[in-house]
Amino acid sequence: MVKIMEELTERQKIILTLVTHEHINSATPVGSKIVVEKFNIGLSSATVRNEMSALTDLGYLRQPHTSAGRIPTDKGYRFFVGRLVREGEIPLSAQRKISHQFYQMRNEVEQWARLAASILAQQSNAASLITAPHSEHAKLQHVEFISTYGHQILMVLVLAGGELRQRIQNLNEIYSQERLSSAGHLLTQHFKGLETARITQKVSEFSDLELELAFLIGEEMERADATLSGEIYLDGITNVLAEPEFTDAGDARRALRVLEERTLLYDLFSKTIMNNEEGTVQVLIGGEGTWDELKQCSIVLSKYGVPGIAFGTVGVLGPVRMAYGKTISAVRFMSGMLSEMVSQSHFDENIIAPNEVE
Amino acid sequence: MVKIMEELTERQKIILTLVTHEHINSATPVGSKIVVEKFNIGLSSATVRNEMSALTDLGYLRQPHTSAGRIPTDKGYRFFVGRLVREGEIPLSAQRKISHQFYQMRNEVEQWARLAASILAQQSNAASLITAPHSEHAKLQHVEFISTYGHQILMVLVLAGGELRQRIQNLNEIYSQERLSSAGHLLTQHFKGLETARITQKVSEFSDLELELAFLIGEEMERADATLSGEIYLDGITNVLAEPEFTDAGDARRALRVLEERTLLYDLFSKTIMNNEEGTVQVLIGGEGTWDELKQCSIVLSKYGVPGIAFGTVGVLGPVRMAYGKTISAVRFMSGMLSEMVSQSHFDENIIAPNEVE
DNA sequence: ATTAGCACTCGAAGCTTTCGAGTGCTAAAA
DNA sequence: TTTTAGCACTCGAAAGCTTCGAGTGCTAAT
Repeated sequence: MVKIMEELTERQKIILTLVTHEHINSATPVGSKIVVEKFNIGLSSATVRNEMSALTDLGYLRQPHTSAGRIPTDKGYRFFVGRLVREGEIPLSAQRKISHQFYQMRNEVEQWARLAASILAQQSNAASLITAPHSEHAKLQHVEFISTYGHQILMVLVLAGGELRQRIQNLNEIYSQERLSSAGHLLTQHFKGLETARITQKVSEFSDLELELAFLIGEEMERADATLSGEIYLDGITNVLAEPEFTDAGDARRALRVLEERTLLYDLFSKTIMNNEEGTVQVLIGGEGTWDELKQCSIVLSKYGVPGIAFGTVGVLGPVRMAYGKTISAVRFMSGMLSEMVSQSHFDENIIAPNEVE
Repeated sequence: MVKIMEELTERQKIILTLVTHEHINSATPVGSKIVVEKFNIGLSSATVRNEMSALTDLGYLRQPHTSAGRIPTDKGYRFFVGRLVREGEIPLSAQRKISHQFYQMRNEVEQWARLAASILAQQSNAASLITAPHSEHAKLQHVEFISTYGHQILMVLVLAGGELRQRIQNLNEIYSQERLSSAGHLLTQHFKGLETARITQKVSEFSDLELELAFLIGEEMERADATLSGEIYLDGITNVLAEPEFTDAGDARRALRVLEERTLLYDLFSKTIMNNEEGTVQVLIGGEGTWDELKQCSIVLSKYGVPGIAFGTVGVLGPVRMAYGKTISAVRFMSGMLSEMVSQSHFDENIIAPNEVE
């Protein structure tokens, strides 16, 4: 009953790859003649035509209209991406340059995501999306309470991973800074290294001001856990607009709306990349049937970070007709780069730049 | 020698206003007939025609081509905006709703800018740009040092205004958390309420670890002062793409590039709004001769904040043909809203929500 | 199985025509 | 002197037409 697995011949695979490759470069439908001419394949255009016809029947290619060349379908693109092996790596010299830039900023965690977004947008010639590193299960590292005015205090939580959370709160009594500091000290001692659940359990061990503050900590930790990732840094939006498929303002708008609609992006992140291992690069072509808004776009995504410490997301959004090889390389590299930064920022005690030891 | 001041007659002013108004709505050139028909002005089309011709000579209107209606020049728009008196205010009910949303988030300073951007984009149907409140001359409120791993510490500065700055640093010795905390305590006592200059002066009063840390504080304060404003929150970019003047992908791209180019925006902010009083709304039409990149766009800008505490910027970017009345109202409202939030966040000791007193 | 050859298709690009909104001018009316 | 009716004129937008050629599918020969 099962039909013989619809398998492509080697020749068909080659032709499909060539057509896809050519279309990605030219942005126009690819005809049989062009395939024969550009790549000195030992076949006539007629033969190629037949194969292309077969590929069309199999759903890998399609014709925009009768008398035009072929362009890959989403299925065709997926095949192409599947066969893609290491291509278009960023040259080593550029890698070193980028690496250097990051090390320049190793003290400014907040800036990493922005820098990464900027570089990635440039490397991929598309829009980049990056989330700053964020703990899966936040662990408290330090807590501090600062009196601002009257009843009002500022609570600063430092989470493992260097993430900072702040909150302004009014208490029902006025406390001195000394009192607040000692409470912060005590609570830090008790809660250090603990996750949300353990902290909320222990809240009741305290009384007075400490009780109130402990409760606040618990609340804020819960929020930290609930936040998928604080902020999505975008860059290179205009790169996407330059692509010929978005000359129509309507299409362009639909594509960019995706980038503005945070909920969609979060959904995307959680449904695709968050279950994966860090370092794996995932390619989502044309919304993959799930996301209608992304019909015209492809997304290359990867998760970065260090298990148990913090994770973030690196991604690129571009037209379906995207330079997958280059983009995948760029995303993979950036993912690695950021993972390294996160890792070094928390484990490596030995990176003391000479000029800081004065 | 001085020519009689080129003054518009009252009738010309009316016609110019009507033409501008109509063009803003229709997005097409406006003919004499339309003016007569739509607004029951007691004149014939021929008379209007003559006046429009005069307005064209005076540089307030122009014709895209010979046999077309008129559209306002930048000069015409400026006149229009100048005469605009309170129009298209946000309805009170909506104002209250928005106000409520902000008070819901009064504890999450970081979120204000994002919320404001989102609301403003929606209200103005254009792109909104907002910077978070930022001190002009940062005053230190509190400093804390947290040991992370080995030589590495995390410094957290709390500035007057609630702004947080963090920095990771390696010291050349390992210090206990106790030692770091006491140093933080001491330095907070000495530096509290001081501005950058005073702090850097006093650095040399310390020795040992304290000297090193004081130096770090000074450095970071300098950075805080140098930062014009941390982050520009954008929203509603796609609104701009929907405007007919940006159907051409090239134009759209040029306009959006402006939004991506932070340096340009900072330049804009510092050159226009930063010298103004808070609350004043400024309108920049077609780049006003200074910014070529903005030829196609207008920007409505305002500064918000509390003198001596912190300032930020509220703005809207749209096509030159923009609903100025509505936009100006929206920007003014949002500016006031944010000023209020900043103010309350720092002075008002009496806003204790009942459910927080438990 | 491959290929040369050929009739056929159909969109893109260029050209022409039509249509009408809007103008400027002139001469009459107010 | 100001306003208005009237009219010839202009010129872009839209619609229709033609041309061009890339690319196809099919068939018959290799």
